[in-house]
Amino acid sequence: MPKSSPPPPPRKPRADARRNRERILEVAKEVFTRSGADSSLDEIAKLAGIGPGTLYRHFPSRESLLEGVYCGEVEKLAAAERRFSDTLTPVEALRAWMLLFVDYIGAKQIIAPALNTMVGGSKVFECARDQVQGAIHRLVARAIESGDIRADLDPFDLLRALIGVANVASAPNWRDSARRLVHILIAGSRPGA
Amino acid sequence: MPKSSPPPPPRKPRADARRNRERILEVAKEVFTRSGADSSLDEIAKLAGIGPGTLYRHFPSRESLLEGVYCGEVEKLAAAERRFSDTLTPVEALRAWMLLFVDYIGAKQIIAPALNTMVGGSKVFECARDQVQGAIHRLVARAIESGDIRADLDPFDLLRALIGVANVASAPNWRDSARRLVHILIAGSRPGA
Amino acid sequence: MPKSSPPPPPRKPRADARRNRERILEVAKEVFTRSGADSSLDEIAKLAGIGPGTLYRHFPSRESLLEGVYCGEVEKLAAAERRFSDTLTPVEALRAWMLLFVDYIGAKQIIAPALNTMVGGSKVFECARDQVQGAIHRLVARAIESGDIRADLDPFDLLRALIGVANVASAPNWRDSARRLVHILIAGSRPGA
Amino acid sequence: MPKSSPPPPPRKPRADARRNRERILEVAKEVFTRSGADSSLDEIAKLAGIGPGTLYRHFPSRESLLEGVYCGEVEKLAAAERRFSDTLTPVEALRAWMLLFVDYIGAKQIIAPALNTMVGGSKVFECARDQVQGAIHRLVARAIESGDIRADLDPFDLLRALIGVANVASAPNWRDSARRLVHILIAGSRPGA
DNA sequence: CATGAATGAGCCTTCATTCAT
DNA sequence: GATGAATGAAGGCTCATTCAT
Repeated sequence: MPKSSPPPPPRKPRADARRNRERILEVAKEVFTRSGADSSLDEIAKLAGIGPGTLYRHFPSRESLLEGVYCGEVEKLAAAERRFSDTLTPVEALRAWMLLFVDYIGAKQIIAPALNTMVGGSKVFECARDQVQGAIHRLVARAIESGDIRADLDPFDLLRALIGVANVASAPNWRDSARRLVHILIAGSRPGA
Repeated sequence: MPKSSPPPPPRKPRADARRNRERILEVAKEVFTRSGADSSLDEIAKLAGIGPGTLYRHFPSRESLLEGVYCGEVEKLAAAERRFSDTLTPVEALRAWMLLFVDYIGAKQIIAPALNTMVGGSKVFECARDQVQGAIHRLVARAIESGDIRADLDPFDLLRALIGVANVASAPNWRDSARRLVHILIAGSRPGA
Repeated sequence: MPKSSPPPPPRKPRADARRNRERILEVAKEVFTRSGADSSLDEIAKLAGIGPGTLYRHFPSRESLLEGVYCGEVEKLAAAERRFSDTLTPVEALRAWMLLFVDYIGAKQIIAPALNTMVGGSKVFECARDQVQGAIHRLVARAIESGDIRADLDPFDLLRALIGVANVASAPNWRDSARRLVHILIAGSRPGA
Repeated sequence: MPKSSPPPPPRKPRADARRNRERILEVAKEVFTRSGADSSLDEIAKLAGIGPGTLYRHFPSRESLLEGVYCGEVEKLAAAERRFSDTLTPVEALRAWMLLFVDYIGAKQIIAPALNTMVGGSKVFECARDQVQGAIHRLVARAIESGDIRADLDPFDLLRALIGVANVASAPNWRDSARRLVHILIAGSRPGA
């Protein structure tokens, strides 16, 4: 088949760049999960099949890479918030989301620095922080409106407690402990309590 | 009993060794608090005015130094447990101890690895872990006996939540949040909740 | 086939890398000879005008550097074997090669670990070992065929003796001693002896 | 109980010192054999149950310790020389001593630096060097007188070859190789050869 | 004399970062 | 844009040596 029109300038490098970015994030999540937030960036680059310079171009700092990795991860938590809010009573939506948070964070072994900044004012992890903070904020607000939760409850208090569990997710029976904690927290947040 | 004999000449090298050890712990706590558990051991040695070999002689590994630093710190928590148990009702003793924990940990900025092992089975920080675990265990047991706390409450659940707060003690208003969390946790742990 | 296209521009960094490698080997041979196989790698890097990381990139272990240094050296011995085999009677070829070995090793001050592995089964210095072992093996085989050397002579026996001399090449009159030894070894290896 | 007579100055330290010296030599030989001539002196001191300062007093340098260790070892070689000279023909005494040397050195794994200085002019290992050099010197002299060995044979040549074998005593079949080498060397040293 | 705590130079190695190609 | 060689500061750690007791 003859091509009559001049070929468009190849967009390939752009595609390569995007593909590289994805691959970096993929590998970085794996390595961070396995070896902690202090993992060697060179190792990540090597596993991603790129040179250190390329990694550097995409993520000029370790923190920007951490942010890149975990920002996408928490999107699912944000989505779940909307879903639960649509289908459950306010307090049960809150409970379901907290249980999901525990499961999700624990399973993904999201690392401590990323977690801690979720309740901090740090500029890094801005995206992850905003999503998580927004979700619990809305869930709590709704539960307060419905009268199931004390009006003076600060959503961050719950978040901090959740993060505490996540930080020790490696302990043997952390998951059951975490689930019990969610119920305790909600029970302790009811108006009468 | 009066001592007639002249006091033995003070053994200086032994004194030096002890002084060095104290100085190391002092400096190490400060540096760990400022720069985290990955701080340079050489820097600690330099600040303590000793060579790296001397640091190494006293604490052959980073973990042994961490343990040395924080083991003594938690002794005061253990002591407080006994005091509170003697003077307060069970549930108030528990509450008081949890509040103290929050204050103490937050003020001292005890670092995450030391905290996390408090609920883990790790061999390091054995001393700190045992003291803290023992304290909350006894406090909860008493409160359960008195009927103020649900019989199926696992003390570790509370500990995990407390640690979560401690891990983010750098956030601006963490202290108030932490105190509120203590009340929530206790309220959620009452039999009726 | 003529190439009409212009030659590709020379890739400079590759040239730098090669130059560095050569310079490292050069310096390393000198330092190893002067200060033994335990010389400081940092010193070698410094003398080569590179950082320690660069040395590490080229030779990730001390042994790989030793191998790099001495592998090239013994190539000349292998070449001499071929030359002597073509121009001399078998036994004189063997004698000539042994004398050259003595001269060469002694002059180059090839260090003990490199020498010793020539008769060992070690994986390091594989290249040097194979070349030297192959050479003496072939020379002895030819001399046996010609009837000038006892059929049951193990070439390694000669090699070990040669190495013994090389190991003490720093002694004042080692060279004459070594040459006499070669004649003794050959005389002792004749069929009648 | 009052002491009327002045207590005699305790001679104990002198005995302790001698005992320490023996213990050091014992341990040092073991460690040098196991871990080479670069073994940690501190380790030797620790295994000997003494402080590093005490080791330092007895042997102010690594070389003096090596000398102390191996000087005693070669005494048995010197004794064997006298025995063989009394009971064997000159050439067989020489052969027997060379075979013993090979066995002894190999079994004891006397380390390279100690060996090499046996034929060097070094001041260290003076004692070991003198004993070994004296022994082979006398054995060769007798064999020359008896007409079994060429008059122009330099005993050091034989020694160098023997040392070569010893230096590779770790190779799998070094012992047989070494024994064959002894026979070759003697055969090559006969007048007719 | 023995002790062993202290010293501190120096070793090997890692790694974020730069930059020539 | 991608590459990966080079860099060099810094880290942990070892160890011969000194010296107060």
